[in-house]
Amino acid sequence: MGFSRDLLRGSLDLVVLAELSCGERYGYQILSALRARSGGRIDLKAGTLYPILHKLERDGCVRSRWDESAGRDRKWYGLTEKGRGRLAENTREWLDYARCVRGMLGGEGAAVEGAV
Amino acid sequence: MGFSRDLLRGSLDLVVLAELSCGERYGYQILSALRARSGGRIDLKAGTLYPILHKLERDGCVRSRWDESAGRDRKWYGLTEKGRGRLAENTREWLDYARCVRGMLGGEGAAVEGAV
DNA sequence: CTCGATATATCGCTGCCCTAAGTATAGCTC
DNA sequence: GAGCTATACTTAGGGCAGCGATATATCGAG
Repeated sequence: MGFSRDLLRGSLDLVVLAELSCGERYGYQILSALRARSGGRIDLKAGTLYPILHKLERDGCVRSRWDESAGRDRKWYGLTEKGRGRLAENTREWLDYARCVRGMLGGEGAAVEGAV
Repeated sequence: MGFSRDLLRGSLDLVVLAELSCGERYGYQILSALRARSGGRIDLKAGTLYPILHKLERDGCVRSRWDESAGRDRKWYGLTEKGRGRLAENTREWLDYARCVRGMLGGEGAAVEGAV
């Protein structure tokens, strides 16, 4: 099933930023994309995603615009320059962290899977 | 410096269990070992570690014994069978999670580092 | 003999994520 | 056209985990 809540914690901003790095997305689309790309294991609720987007916007990492041309109103989000910087920085930190924990697992991890 | 608090969250039980898989350890020793093996980036506070050990013990994953032979009292912790099972299970889940997030990062991650 | 390192324990604060509830439109079925 | 489901966004409230602070005690160095 889904990953334990605490595993995702701390990676959520990162995966959202990563998703936006491919181009503009609206909220509901992000939820579906993450679910699809993770094989259903990252299944964020709306109440989790939107506050993250709002916080990223407050921080100047994303920019949003309403699109009312379609039947349903949609709010599109896109990365700012600052957001790209944040993504690069968070990515570096995450890879660092993953390599570190992977090292801790040592033989245990290797026994399960050769490489991450 | 250290990893963001939330990144570690959800991996703490795992790294503690992994550390114990090498043999018996006492609390202060675990703190030092994790700090050393992570290059100082996993720098748990005592107030973080001991509650984790107590919880693992309540869950039957670790067993503890006091050693008063040395000047300073030490409480040694060791994995139980159940603990080994938990370690294997958590390791599998973590590797799964890492592979998943790594996939999300796509080109971004690859640009920074070839593999985790 | 004072200071810092060793060694364990507990409590309260903070902050993140989730649950839940709320609003609203589009499109389908009957 | 009534009702259901999927789409689409928002906010308020609560739980829980780790951190900082605090307490206690021994040991070695200066």
